[in-house]
Amino acid sequence: MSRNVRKRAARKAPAERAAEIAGTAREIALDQGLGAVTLRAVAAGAGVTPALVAHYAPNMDRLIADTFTGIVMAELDDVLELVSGETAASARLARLVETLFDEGRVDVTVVWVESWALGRRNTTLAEAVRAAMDAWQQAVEKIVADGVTSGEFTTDDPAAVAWQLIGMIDGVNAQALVRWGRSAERGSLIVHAMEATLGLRAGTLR
Amino acid sequence: MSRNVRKRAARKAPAERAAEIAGTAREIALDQGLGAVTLRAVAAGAGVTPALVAHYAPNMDRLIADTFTGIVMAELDDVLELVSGETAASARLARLVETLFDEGRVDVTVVWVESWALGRRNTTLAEAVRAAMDAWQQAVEKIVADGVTSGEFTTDDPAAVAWQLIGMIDGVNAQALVRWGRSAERGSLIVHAMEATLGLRAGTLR
DNA sequence: GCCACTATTGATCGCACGATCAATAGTGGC
DNA sequence: GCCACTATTGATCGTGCGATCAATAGTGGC
Repeated sequence: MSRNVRKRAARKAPAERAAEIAGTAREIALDQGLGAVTLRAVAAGAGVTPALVAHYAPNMDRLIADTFTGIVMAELDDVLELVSGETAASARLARLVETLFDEGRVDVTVVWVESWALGRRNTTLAEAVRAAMDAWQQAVEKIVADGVTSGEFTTDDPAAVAWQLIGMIDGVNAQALVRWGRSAERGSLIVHAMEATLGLRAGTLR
Repeated sequence: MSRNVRKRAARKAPAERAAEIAGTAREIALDQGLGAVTLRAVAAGAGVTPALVAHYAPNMDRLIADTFTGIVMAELDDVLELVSGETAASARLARLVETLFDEGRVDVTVVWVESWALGRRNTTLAEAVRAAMDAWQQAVEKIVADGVTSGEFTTDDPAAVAWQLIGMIDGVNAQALVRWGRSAERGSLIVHAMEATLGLRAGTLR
């Protein structure tokens, strides 16, 4: 119980310390939200002085934006990895949706929602948010376009459909943040809506 | 140009002053977001000292929550009023969706999004958000249920469908906050998804 | 016309934030 | 083993926040 107050942080290589700080910022963002990523909070989490955090991050807006990007893009990678197991576009999309509606994803949803709000005053973050949204949209658009090519899906505007799918998923997830419960219908209903959007027979997407 | 510094606020009846403060808070929320509704900002906007705002509001969490509720419930009333002109459930739903996708609604969308984020640290607001969401859901559920009764819609869970519709609309609107443009497809695509959810032929909802 | 009542204020507290900078203390290379 | 280099710190500034409270100044009722 004697280690409440840390004496002095061990000297580390800059790269290592930087990674450590980024990691701490990430943890805080995931379990307390992006808004909790503060100079002092990150410092405390990393067992270091606020000054040191400031030394490694050009400014907090940047650190927050980078933390956001790190979390959200890592998730995109994960999902794409998971999805890559399937060959058919409809199967890939089904896996993607299934994953995005998984329970344990609340933390990332919070990050998204907060990014939309914070982005209105943190332009650095706003830019990162736009970039991340574009990346997600492109990934989904690719699946949709592949499905169109293979004859699985029917639409004349894969880009717009991708935006729509993402919006629907985010919206329903965000809603679940505040008013949770009803996760059962949540999944099946939205899948049905998506099938319609893609010109599919009911049940095709799982 | 001489009125930069206000000498002293005219003495007013408590009810009038309270209304004035609430109105100022509302204006600030609508054009700078809920997060900008601050003791000092409201005071400045109302031409009054922070202490006076504090005198009328029990605390800021309450004022913010009340401001949120005021904005969001007023919008619900407006929309219901507008929709009441139609008799058929499908026509009412069509009007509702059309209205919610209108351009000038960005400000209210910002309030919603910010409420989801702020609600995680302001429990008073969180409660207000849940209440408002329930109110909206019930309103939509009523339309859906009416449609089912009249044979216009087909679903065995109007409540879940209502949640879904609201989620989709909010999601797509929130997305438009950051990544705007493509408002054209936005409307028609989501309407198509909704038609599918309600077992309607394409085009029924406008 | 006066005065009790009360709307309004000024001053001030404590807190958390981002940021800066000179001083300090480890350590790798010689 | 020493020392130059630099990772780390402590102290501190300025800002904005919510909140409190005694003092002040309008005004409605008599």
